[in-house]
Formats: sequence, C-alpha cells, structure tokens
Amino acid sequence: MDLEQTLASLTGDAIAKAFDLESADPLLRAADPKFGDYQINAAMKLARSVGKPPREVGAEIAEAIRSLDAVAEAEVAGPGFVNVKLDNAWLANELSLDLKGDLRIPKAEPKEKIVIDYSSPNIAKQMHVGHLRSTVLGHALVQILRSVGHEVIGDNHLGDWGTQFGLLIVGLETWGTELNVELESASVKDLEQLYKRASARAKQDEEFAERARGELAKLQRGDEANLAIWRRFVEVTLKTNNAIYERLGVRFEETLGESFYNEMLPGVVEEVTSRGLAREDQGALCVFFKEIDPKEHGKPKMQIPKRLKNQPVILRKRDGAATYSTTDVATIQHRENHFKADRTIYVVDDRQGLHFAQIFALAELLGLSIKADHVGFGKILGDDGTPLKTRGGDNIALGALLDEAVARAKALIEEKSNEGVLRISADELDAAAEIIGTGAVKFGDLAQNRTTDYRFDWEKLIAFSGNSSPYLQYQYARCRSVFREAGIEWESAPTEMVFTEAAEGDLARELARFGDTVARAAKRYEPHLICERLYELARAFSRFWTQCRVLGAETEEAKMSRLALVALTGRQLERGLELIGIGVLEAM
RNA sequence: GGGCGCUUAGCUCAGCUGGAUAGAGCGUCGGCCUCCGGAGCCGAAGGUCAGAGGUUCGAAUCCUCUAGCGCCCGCCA
Repeated sequence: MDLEQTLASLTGDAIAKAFDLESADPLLRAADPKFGDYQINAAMKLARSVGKPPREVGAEIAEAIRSLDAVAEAEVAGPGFVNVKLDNAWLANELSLDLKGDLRIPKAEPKEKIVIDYSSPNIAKQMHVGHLRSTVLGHALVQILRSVGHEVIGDNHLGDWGTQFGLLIVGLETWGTELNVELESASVKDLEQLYKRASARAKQDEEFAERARGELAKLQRGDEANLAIWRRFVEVTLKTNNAIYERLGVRFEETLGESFYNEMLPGVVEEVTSRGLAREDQGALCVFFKEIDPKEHGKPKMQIPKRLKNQPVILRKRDGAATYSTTDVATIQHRENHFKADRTIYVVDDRQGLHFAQIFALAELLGLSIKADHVGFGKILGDDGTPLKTRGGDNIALGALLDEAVARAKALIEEKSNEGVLRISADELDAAAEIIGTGAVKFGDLAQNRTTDYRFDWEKLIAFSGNSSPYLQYQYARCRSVFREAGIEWESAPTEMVFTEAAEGDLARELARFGDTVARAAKRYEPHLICERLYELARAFSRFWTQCRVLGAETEEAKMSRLALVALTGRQLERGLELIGIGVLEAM
C-alpha cells in the first residue's frame, strides 16, 4: 500500500474542505511514536493565511480529520502539531489487501522506459572492488525501478575499446612465450599481468610504446589478425565476469560496450561540429561551453552549469582518435533513438560527475529529450581510510572478495550450528554460505548512503548481528518456521487481521510503510532506504515474536491474525531483499 | 587557480520535501532462557550535529563566510 500518499490525500482533502480551500498540503510526517503514528504540520503554515492562531487551526484540522476511517485519534499539541493515530481496523484491512495483492507496491506515473548503465568493467582486467558498488547498486536500481512499474533495460557498458589493446597485443607478442601465456588459453589474470608489464615498459621505452600505438591503429582500422586477438580478449573476460555476475544474481538485458558505438563516432563528431558546438584547438576538436549560447541552439531556457565553463570537452584528439566523451554522446543518442528510452541512468562513481555533466549538457544542446541522471557513489575504503587494496597495493579482485565472504560465512554458520543456534545441515552448508556470504557483501554496500565513501569492515559485515543481511534472513527463516510448525502452507496463509496487543500494532505500522519506501527508493535512486526499512521491520517482528505467541495464541482468531502478520512480514522481507539482489533461505 | 563533495556518540553510519527531547549498529555496563528458533529481546551510559553569522514561529537539514579533509579540471577511460 501507499500509506503516506493515501493519508496525505485523505487528510489534505479534509483540510481543504474545512478551510474552504482549493487544495491543501497536510505536511504529513512520520511521527515520533510517543506522539502518534503521523503528524500533520500544516497548521503553522496555514495560520497566517487563515488569520487564526496555529493552535486553533490545528484544533480545527484535528476535528476535520477525526471522522476519517483511517484515523483513530487526532489531537493538537505543542505549537500546532496534529498528532494522528491510525485506526487498527482500517490498517488491518489495508494490510490484508497487501497480503492478498502481492504487496501492492505503488506504481510510478508515468511509466517510463529506462536504460540503466551499470557495472561496466574493462576487458582484459579482472573485476575488482571498484566494480562492486556499480554492479550491486545498478542491479538493485534495475529491480526497484521495475517494481514500481517502469520498463527497465540494464546495459553493461564494457570498456572494450581503447589504448590498452595496443599494449596488450604487443605484450602478448613480447612475453607470451616467456610467461607461458597463449592466446587460446589465457586467463583474465594472465592478460592483466601482460597489460601491467606492457604499460610499465611503454613508459620507459619509446620504441615499445610506438609499436603498441601501431598495433592499436591496426586494430582500429579493422585489421583482421588484431581483431581476432581482441575478440578473444573480450570473450575470455566476459566468461570470467559472467561467473561473478551469476554469483551476484546479476543479468543484463544488453551488453553494449564502447566498441559497439565505434562506427557512430564520426557521425557524432560531424554533427557536433556542423551545429557549431565544437571547434579545433591545439589540434584537438573541442567543445567550449563558455562560448556556447543555448539560445542559438534552440534552447532558450537552458542554463550551462557553472562547472562546465572552465574546461573543454575533447571529442577528437590531436592524433585523430575519438575519446570516451564522443562514445558517451553516441551512447546517449542510441538510447534515445534506438531504445526510445525516456530516461537513462549512469551508475558510475562520483569522480566522473563532471564528465557526465558535460555529456548531458551536450546531449541537450544536440536536441535530445531523454532525461539523464548520473547516480554517483563514493569509494570503498580500507581500515586505514584509504581506498581498499590488497597489502601489495593492488585492487582486490571481486571474485576473491566474494570467496572470502562465503568462507567467513561458512565458518560462522558451522560455529553457530554447533552451538545449536542455527540448524543448517552439512549438505546445505555450502549453498547457505554462498547466499549468506554474498548477501552480506551486497547488503553492507547497499545499506550505506551511496553518496558517501564507506569503510569496508569484515567484522561488521560478517558479524551477523545488528543491521546486516543475515539478521534479516534469520528473521525470514523464523517466519517460515512458524508455518512449518503450524502445518500450514506458506503460500496459503490466512489474510484477516485483528490487533489487540501493542506489539501487533507496532509491527503492523512497520508493514504499512513498505510501499512508500520502495517508491521513495525508486524516486531517489536510494536502495539504502529499503535496507533501513527491512531492518526496522525485522526488529519490530522480533519484538512481536518475544511478546506475542503465534501458535499459542489465546484464541483461534488471534492465531490466524498473527499468522497473517508473520506471512506479510516474511513476504516483505523476501521481496525487499530480492529488490536489492539478496536471496533468502527457508530455514537456516 | 577554478569546480564538486564531505565533517553527526569511543568506532561505523542513518537522519527524506525544515518540525517537538538528533537516531541505529558495534563496543561498554546491567537485566531476560519451565514458552513457536537467543544470529534474539529489554534497559543504561555516551552528542556545543566542524565553527561563525543569516532566513524562519521552528535549522543537523536552507543561505553566506571560515577551517579541516577528499575528489575532479585538454588530448587515459
């Protein structure tokens, strides 16, 4: 259900009617529980225009909304706050509808077609922690936006074209035999080693660098031999990455790397130039935003952001090669023209903020109407507050990171199983560890506000207590366990509810907020809101669990009602975790 | 030099369009297992929200300035 939207509209109408207004914003806010469930703060704002003291206005608002079915109590307090307590019977009915109606997540209006650009690893390099946030966040956003009704295309914009391939080809020629690396059997790790070596050599050895540039040029001209090598690089990298995507439960609708846009680049350059948006400078073709007047490009209302004025965008280097800016312009055009997308979202770290601001401004000047958002995020830091690396200073491979998470999960599951706290048998151990371990990594990442850097901490992640995914998975397993105990199918849970105990009402109030949270997470691109919601829900459930007997309830009606609460809790935990890409276990 | 961002409890972090006494987790201290799963529940201690001004009935939140830290800025992506 969409509790907040429903309440806001019900109370807003009531207020408008009471004060004879066209419409009114109730300024509805979730309240501190000691004051009620929600509070309406419109009285302070309305007081002036109505010409009455705020408290008096508040009293009238309280009076006006008291008759609503959804409202059990409404009282004015303090300077004019109106504290609202929800009606249990109304709430029970709404939650019952949620249970029958697949949670009734509110749909976004209008429905849009959205291309989400995420993960985007480079070819011939292992995926590392640097790709974790983009992959996990992007995947979560795909599912969240889909759940509110959008049509979403996930696109893996591979770094599969560029200068590294010249170096790789020459590196392979030079050290392939020595390092026992053959094209047919090379692993991504091998390629990464080759690249490092070649890159270092090129910095000191001009002749070597020149050879690399030569091979690159051949590749870019479409030389068959080099293309074959390049294809092999792509193939082996994708195969390795797919194993990781599989573990993460990530699937892309499209994998259109930079190379895909290659043949469109001259057209982009031509178009930008012919529209008078670019000019040559020091041999490079550049866009100088400070010289552009949007009015002359049919964009009278457009403001060029201040941050774009001081540096140009380079579309073509002195050597004639296009840059990633050009590719990104081609990409955004393709998303509008080919996919007919209404919106495109780039899940790429914050450091590229300026780049995307440039691309979006350029796209607008070129007359594109697609909406574009850069969903940036901060860095993952180690214990010492610097970007997370291995002791040797290398990036930590994503596969290795997941392995460690799973190993740590496994050790802890074994320990807890021995203590009798968990009931995971030996033959379920590996599968459970995989779900719990990878889930913990994802949750640890997604639970953070994406815009800030965060400190990666195994202890916190795998401690399995507090705000963590294992805690949520555990509460879910409890939900399922009651039904097994009761001998009732999980799918055919009772749906009618009656609340008598405080803990039931408290849990119901948490359950009522699920839809609003998903809607907000979708609107703001913030999966951490879902993490927060699920954690609040799980805590309320756990309190309910200690205070209310389910199977041992006093009456049959109470038992059925509590089973319904348990079922709805379980469904929200499962769906919420699914939205952020985390699996559950029926028992653990 | 220009631009973007950050600064909240001992530590790690939430805090939405401005609302009442700023919240969690971890850690610390103290309670709770005749009862459906204790990875649990209840409670306590712990804060000049970096600092100074301003707007407002009301500011952690909006504006300005200052300090500290981080990141970005023409031929890498």
